[in-house]
Amino acid sequence: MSYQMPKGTQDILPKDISKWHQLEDLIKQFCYVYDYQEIRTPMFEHTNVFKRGNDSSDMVNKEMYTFTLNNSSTSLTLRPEGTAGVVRSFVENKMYGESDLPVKLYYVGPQFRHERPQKGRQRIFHQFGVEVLGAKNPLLDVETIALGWSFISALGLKDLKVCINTLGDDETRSAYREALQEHFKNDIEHMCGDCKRRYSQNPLRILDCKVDHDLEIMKTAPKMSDYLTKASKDYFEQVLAGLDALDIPYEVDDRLVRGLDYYTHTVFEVVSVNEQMGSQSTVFAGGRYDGLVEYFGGPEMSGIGWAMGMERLILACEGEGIELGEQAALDAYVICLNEQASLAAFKVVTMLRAAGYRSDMDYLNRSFKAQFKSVDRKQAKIAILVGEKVLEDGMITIKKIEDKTQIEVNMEDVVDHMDQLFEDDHDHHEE
RNA sequence: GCGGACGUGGUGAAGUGGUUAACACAACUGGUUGUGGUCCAGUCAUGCGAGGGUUCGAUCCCCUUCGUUCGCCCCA
Repeated sequence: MSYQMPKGTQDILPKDISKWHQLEDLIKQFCYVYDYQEIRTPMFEHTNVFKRGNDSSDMVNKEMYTFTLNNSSTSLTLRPEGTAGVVRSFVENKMYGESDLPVKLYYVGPQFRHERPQKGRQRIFHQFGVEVLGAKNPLLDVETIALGWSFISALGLKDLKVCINTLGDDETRSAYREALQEHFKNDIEHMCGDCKRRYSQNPLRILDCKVDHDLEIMKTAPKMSDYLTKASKDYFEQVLAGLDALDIPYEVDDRLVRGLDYYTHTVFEVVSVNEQMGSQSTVFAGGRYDGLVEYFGGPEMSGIGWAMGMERLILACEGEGIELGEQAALDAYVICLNEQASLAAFKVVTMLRAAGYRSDMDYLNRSFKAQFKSVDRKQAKIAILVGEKVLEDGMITIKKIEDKTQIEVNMEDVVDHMDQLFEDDHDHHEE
C-alpha cells in the first residue's frame, strides 16, 4: 500500500540541494580553468561496453544492473562507472581525429551498482570524473591529480592523503604476473576462495587480499618495483617528480593495485583519514589505461582519469565540519490580511518577481500571525502587508524587518521602493 | 553474498501483554505583545514498517518479509 524507494537509493531533498549546486558550480569552475570540457554520455550502454573480455572485478561480474527489453536480444546495462562510456564515446565520435590532443573531458552524474549499501556506498550514487585521452605524458597524470587535489583543497578538506603506485606496462605486468603465480604456486591451495580465483585471473589482486593479508607467503611476495621495465620506472619517477613540484603530498604504496582491470602505469587513491568517513574512505581514485581506446576500436592511445564519489565528498566535508550550501534568504514576503485582497497581493509578488526580487506569499489564507512567522522562517528581508486598504486606494505597507521601519506606498510603486531599500542596504555594507 | 544493531506522529524520543500510546520540538488555531520572533491556552498517531502466528487480548512474545544502519567483501 505504501511506496518506498528501492534499497540503496535516496532522494536529494530541497534542503540539501544547495550543497550539490555548490559542488557542481565549483567543479565547473575548476574544469574551466584546467580546460576540461563536460561530456554527457548515456546512463545505460550496451552491456559489452562495461563487460569486457576477462574482466575480473566484482563490479562488472556481480554488481551490474543488466536488462533486456521486450523481444529484443540487446542486453543493456546501467552504467556502473564513467570511464568506459566516455572512451566509447571518444572512439565512436572519432574525437581522436578532430580535436587537439589530448582531449580533456569531465562528467558528473549518477552511477549504478548493485552492492550492499552502507555508509558512503549507495546503489545509485554520483561521480564527478575526468578523463584525458590521446596523450601519454606523466605531466598529465600529475595534472589530473592536481585538478582533483586542488578542488578538494578549495573546499577546505584537509584530512586526505594521496596513495600512489605504478602497475607498469604490459611487459612489466606479464613478467610480474608470472613471478607472482610462481611465488604462490604451492600455497594457493591454502588461501581464500577469492585468492584462488584471482590466482589465474588477476594475480595482482592477491596482494591486497584482506583475508590472507598476514600470511608469510604474502610478505615474501615479489615486488612490482623489481619487475618494472626501465621505461615504466622512468615514467613513474616523472609522475612523482611532478607531484613534488606541485607540493602535492603522497605516499607510494606498492600494494595498491585497484579494482578495475584496465589500469596500467599510474594508479592512485585519495582517501580521507577522517574517522567519520566509515570504512568507505576513498574520495577519488583512478589511473592510467593504455589499452582501452584501442579496445573500443580506436587508435592506440593512452588515457588517464579518475572518479570522485560525490556522496563521499559530502561526507568528508561533514566529517571535517565544512558547511556546504546556504539557503538564500527571501527578499520579500507578502502578507495578505484580507481574502478579498489576495489578488492584489498576488500582483505585488508578481511585480517583485519580474523585477528580480525573490518573493513569496501566503496561499493558505492563514492568520496574520502565521504569515508573519513565515516571514521569519524564510528569513525575508522585507515584509509587505496587503490589507483591505489596497482595495480602496491601492496602498500597501512595506516593512523592513531588520529595523522594523515601515512605510505606506501605492502598490504600483512597490518595486521602486524595494530598489531604494536595497540601495540603502548596499550603502550600509560599503561603509 | 555474509554478519551485527534497529524500524513508535512532521521531527526527536518514552513506553507497557489488557479500557484514553508519555514528554519535547515543529505546525495550526485563539488570547497577549503597537503588526511576527515572548508568554498562555487549545488542536495534532483508531495507530506503534508490512504480513502471518501465539493469546481471551499485542505496539510490546514468535516467524516471515520489507526497509534503515554499521561492518565484512568490494569500490568512488
